[in-house]
Amino acid sequence: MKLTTKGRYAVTAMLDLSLHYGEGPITLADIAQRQGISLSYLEQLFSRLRKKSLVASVRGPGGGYSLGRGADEIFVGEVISAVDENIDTTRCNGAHNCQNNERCLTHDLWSDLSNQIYGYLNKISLQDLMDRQAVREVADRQDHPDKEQSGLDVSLVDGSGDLAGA
Amino acid sequence: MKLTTKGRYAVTAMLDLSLHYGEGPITLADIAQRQGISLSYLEQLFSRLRKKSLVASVRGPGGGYSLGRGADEIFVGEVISAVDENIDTTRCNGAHNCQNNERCLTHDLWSDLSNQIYGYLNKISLQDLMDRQAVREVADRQDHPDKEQSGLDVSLVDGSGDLAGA
DNA sequence: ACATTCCCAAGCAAATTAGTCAAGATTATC
DNA sequence: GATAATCTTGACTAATTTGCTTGGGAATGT
Repeated sequence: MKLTTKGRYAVTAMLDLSLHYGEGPITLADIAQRQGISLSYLEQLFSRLRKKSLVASVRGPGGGYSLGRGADEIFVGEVISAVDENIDTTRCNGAHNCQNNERCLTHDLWSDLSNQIYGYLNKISLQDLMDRQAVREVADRQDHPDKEQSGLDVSLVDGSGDLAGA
Repeated sequence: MKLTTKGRYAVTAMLDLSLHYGEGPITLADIAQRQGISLSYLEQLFSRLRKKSLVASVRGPGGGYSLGRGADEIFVGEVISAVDENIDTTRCNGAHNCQNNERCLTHDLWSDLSNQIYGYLNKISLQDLMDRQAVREVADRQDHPDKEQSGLDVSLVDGSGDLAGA
């Protein structure tokens, strides 16, 4: 499993898409400008997102991308999985022959750990992210670049999303 | 945050060290052979582990490495942090100027997410890993390469370590 | 027709990973 | 004290990944 800027870009773009839901298809050019991501890089990421049906596309003028499902049905883990193609880069690669044709010491540990973390990430939907105050503030600034913003700095993580559980 | 083979190697090596606790200092050459990791690569990893006091070293013949603390006081998250130096590779880098000198849309999301996952990994100690059945089986095979092993394939993750909590 | 948009593939610089190689420093043992 | 085992350090390298550019298409609303 990987958790790098690549996945971050993808989630950021998907969140941008969610925030502008209802405005018709959103062009990648818009997202690129708002989020400061290279247009061509976005195209590559969205190519993968589309293959996983996380986004739907409309070609031609007035076209663009929209969410493939409701924002409450798309989860952060899915988005990351979609763009990070090799989920598991063990030498084992699913088989149990990592070391001398036998299972290595931490084989199952890592695959299970990966699954656990994805399980966590798959509980956070784009809707959850949108509901957070700080996200809305930033989104508002991005939509209205002229206005001055308040200096509020609210954490995005509250108790309900705690990884450790209740 | 990153979760790659680099951290996996480090945890595997630390686990090997734990499993052979009580046999005096363990040489990197032993670990390299048992776990199938390049000796020189291990040296680099252990250089970092030593700087974080996760291992202690003894030079000279009969020397080697031992755990810096008890196996129940060393946590997987620490080991990964020690070898993956740049914990947070946001463009922001802790500051809130990721985009146009302002905070980007998912700034806090990712740093918080990172913290949550580390929080989880920091609950799993090397002792916890050693207590698992499958680990002991593999360790036994590694120590006695001649014997035939049972074909048991027990998952390493049980309910008590569930990421989602109770 | 034409501009706008998605789509796709090749290539590329920088960074990272995984590893090698070579030289030292320390110390137990003979 | 010589020697061998072992840690310690630094430079170097190949393969891979990341983030990005370039250059072309294909579809489609106006």
